[in-house]
Amino acid sequence: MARPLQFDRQQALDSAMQVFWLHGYYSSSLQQLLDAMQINRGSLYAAFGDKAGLFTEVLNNYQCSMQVVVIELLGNQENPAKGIRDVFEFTVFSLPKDALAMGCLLVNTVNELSPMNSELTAQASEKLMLVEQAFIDACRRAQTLKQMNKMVSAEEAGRMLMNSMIGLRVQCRRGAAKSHLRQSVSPLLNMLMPN
Amino acid sequence: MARPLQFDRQQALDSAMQVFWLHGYYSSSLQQLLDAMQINRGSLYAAFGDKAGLFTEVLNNYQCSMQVVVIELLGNQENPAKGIRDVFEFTVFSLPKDALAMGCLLVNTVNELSPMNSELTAQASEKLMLVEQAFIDACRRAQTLKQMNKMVSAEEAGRMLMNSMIGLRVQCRRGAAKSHLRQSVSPLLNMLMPN
DNA sequence: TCGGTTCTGGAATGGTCGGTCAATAACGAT
DNA sequence: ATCGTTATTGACCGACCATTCCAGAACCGA
Repeated sequence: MARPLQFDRQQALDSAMQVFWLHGYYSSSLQQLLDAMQINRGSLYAAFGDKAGLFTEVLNNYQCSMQVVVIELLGNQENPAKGIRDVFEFTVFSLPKDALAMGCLLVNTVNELSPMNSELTAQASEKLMLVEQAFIDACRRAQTLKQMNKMVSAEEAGRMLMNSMIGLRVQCRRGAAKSHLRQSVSPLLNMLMPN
Repeated sequence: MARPLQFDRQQALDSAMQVFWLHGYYSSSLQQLLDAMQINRGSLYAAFGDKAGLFTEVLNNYQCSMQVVVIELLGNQENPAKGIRDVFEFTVFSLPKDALAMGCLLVNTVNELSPMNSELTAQASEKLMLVEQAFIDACRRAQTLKQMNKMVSAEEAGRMLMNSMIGLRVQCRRGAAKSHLRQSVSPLLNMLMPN
């Protein structure tokens, strides 16, 4: 029995995510966020506490809307090798140029905030480690199904892939050519999973 | 015939580099920089123009003091395979923890500034590409000397290694365990250069 | 229709930002 | 010793920062 929220919370979070994703945490000003979210100062503080609180919710929102897809692809049970390849297609090669150039919000976050904001860094880092674990699990299943050779352990293979993914996302943000990105990772996939 | 500079320019640049390296470009305030450099506001502007000008000089200074070592290691003529391995040892595994956690100034810079400051990004990106080229050249020499197999082209191998290096530096900054870092890259080196 | 509660809009806060400026101090050349 | 040049110093600038606060509007249940 009170006045209901006048804006769509999900939509506002999506808008805020775009701003943070593009500019980073500290370089996103409240004014930019408010403009993008199309809400007023007071509403933001009432709904999200403060800038850090908003960012926390944005990180969770990112996890739901972006990262979950990656983890699901990696969860491919019948064909884990395809799942692994799909992840690289999905997060890098199939993206339009402007989306590519934003990189990965989590990677951007840990890189920007690590020495300054351990709280937010920890949140982003945690989510990244879920992906790493999903990579490792996928590699294990791929080896069981003989889709991946056993030159290296599943753990090593998974970490290598995760590390390459992080590198790719940074290079995306730098604006590297797609052909170069492909060269950076395709051979690795082919060595691990000949086909 | 005038009053000479009262501070050591090189020393001031080194101090500024530490600040930028740790906090990034935008999050390094003039005040922090001045405190670290132990000079006064006016002196900074007289000597370096403005914040961006200082940063440009810091990037060049980084290139001279850090990056040159990497490129030299990669230039190892008699034993390019060793050169490649040495680079990873030098930039990652042999570093003390606190130095590790700063990552790479160039990687940090392109990741922070790409969408906002094309001028400074271009400078950092250019320097990164020198390293990439050095990796590719080293791979080519390694293949010629049969130190590296030819499952993949020298260009692909070089880009893969560069990409892994970037990933490593981000993971360093995130505070990943050294054992995990090793797992992320050693197998790749061993696959390319069995021994 | 009214009361209670919550949301909204915008002004105002104190602090910090990058950058400027004029006065002063320190030097080298003559 | 003096003069011209340049470095240093610290106060100062307007703009913007994240945050707070409050008056008024909007809604709900009764």
